[in-house]
Amino acid sequence: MPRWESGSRERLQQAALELFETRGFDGVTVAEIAAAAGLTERTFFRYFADKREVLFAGQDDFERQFLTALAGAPDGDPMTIATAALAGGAAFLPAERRPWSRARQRVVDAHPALRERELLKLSALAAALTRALTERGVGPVPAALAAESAVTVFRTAFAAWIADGEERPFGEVQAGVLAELHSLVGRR
Amino acid sequence: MPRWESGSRERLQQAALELFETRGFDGVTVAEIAAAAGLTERTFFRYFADKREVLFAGQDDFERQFLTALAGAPDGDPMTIATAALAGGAAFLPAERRPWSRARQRVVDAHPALRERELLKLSALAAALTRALTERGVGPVPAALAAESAVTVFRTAFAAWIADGEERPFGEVQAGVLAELHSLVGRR
DNA sequence: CACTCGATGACAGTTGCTGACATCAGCCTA
DNA sequence: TAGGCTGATGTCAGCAACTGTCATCGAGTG
Repeated sequence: MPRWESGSRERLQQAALELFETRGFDGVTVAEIAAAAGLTERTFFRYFADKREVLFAGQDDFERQFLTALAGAPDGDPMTIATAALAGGAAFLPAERRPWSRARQRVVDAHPALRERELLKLSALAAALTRALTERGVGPVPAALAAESAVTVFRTAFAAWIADGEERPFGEVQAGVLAELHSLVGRR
Repeated sequence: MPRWESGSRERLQQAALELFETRGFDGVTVAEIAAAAGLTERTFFRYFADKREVLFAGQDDFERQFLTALAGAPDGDPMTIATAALAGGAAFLPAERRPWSRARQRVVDAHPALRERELLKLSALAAALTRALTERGVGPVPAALAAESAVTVFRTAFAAWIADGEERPFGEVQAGVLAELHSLVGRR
């Protein structure tokens, strides 16, 4: 019999999301989240660097999906390689996850501090993609542009996928957004 | 004779930047910044919503420059309109400002909390451009893509303009980055 | 059985940030 | 010119986020 229930991290995450949904990010203290998970405030901070981070864990896996997809892409022009990474991200967003994503995003959108953190995570993803591209011999500016554009497509597609009434799977939405980007920027 | 020296806001900003440069963002307390400006901590928070914000004031003027440039652009495809906004931003970055921009960016890049705030500001800019485009009749997805792409060009150009050894004026750097984006994404 | 290890608790301390109220120079007005 | 108003600032108390440090204790290990 373990001295403590296992899965502390997951319990903290779930408790935090539920509390934030009902009372808002500012209306909940870390001590309350910890108590709801049967732990203390100090333990919360052993799992998460700060209060916001509890909503953004698992980002590493996410980033890795993009990177492995990119690594598996054949050589070609930078934008095509970056586009290949997008397919990896789609695996993270099956249809079952859409309701959860909607709920979570409502919480994030409701507080600038959480939007900040989300932007930082996406920026880190773009930086990782940029690095991977430069390591394949792409120049720094084209690498940055291709990576940022790919992340923009992902972000825009995610927003559309989350929107009320949208029913298509994520990959399909994302493909549509990507096509729009090409037709928009392709024009001279 | 005024009871207090005028320009409290500017004094706070300058004191903060100098202290952050030498001792790092975490190594300086708000009380110290205020004291260096001859004020109290409480007054600091009357000028700036939080400790980070002292480095990001004047963002409104910045955004307005982009928006007025966009408003003055003739109708056309969304990316061309968004591109016109970029010219407005360039006015904010004359050659004299480059050393200051370099110093400031070193401070911002050195701390994730400051990078977060910078990303939030750029995101707000993209949102404003998106709104302006939709108000001109552009659909939501194309508007978002064009606005985000324009901001990406600006951000990438800024990084290049700041880089060691770069001597060209901002507008020239930005034009080059924009051309690269077109050639990258334009390919099918 | 003693020993170590890892997850947790307990506790004190710093700092960011806020609300409430006081102060005081300069201006306006009667 | 007295008196009141205003706006910028100071003072103080307090909460909550976050950190360092040490204690606790169940579980595996030899």
